[in-house]
Amino acid sequence: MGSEWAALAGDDVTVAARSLLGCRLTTGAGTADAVTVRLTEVEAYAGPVDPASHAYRGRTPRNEVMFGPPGHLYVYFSYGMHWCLNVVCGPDGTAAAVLLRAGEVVAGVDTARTRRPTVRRDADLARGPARLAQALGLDRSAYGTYLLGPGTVASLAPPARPVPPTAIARGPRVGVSAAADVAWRFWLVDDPTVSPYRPHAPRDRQRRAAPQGPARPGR
DNA sequence: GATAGGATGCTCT
DNA sequence: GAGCATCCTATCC
Repeated sequence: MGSEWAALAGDDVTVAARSLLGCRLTTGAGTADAVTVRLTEVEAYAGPVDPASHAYRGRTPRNEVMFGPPGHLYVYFSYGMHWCLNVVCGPDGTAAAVLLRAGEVVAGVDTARTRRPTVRRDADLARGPARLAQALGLDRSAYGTYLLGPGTVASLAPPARPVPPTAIARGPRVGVSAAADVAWRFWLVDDPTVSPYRPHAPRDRQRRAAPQGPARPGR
């Protein structure tokens, strides 16, 4: 790992999150379907000390890569239909990760558009964690990919120019039910590709468990 | 423009 | 079996 990635291996996952803003993530390098995204929005998750982290309850088959060395890709399946991307951070043995929430497609726009045919504006191609994964064409097969070196599946490159601290805003994380008051979401101010903030809204499960009335047909 | 609600299946308890 | 680190569409201003 080069010295430019030292922040990813440090103890402070919020420093790692900030250092990822402006980085360029490329998938399919060298192929006709290469797509490059400039990261504009991320969230930090601190592992065992963070109730909102997937690693809070310890090591499982799903989050195993989070406990390894930094710079690897943690991919998980969410809400029955979406893939989300994280960069593993912190020293080996520390289960910290940064969720990649949004980015700007800077190369391979045509490929990204074929993967996301319903979007209207280019700024929406990778606006939101599941959209970002879809625009990049990543799913479970990319789990554990090492990002900090050359690679065809996915690779990360530092910002073309350093991102000044004044260009970074922070606020509460999106959609998490635990530790929602922790301001560990970071984004580039005034960037049109940053996803809209939505506080966590618990779903009403009672409609699915209603004891009375005729049985619902399958959905 | 804002907002409400449905879709969908993996993961862990 | 409950709970999601979400997105899309319809509907109403």
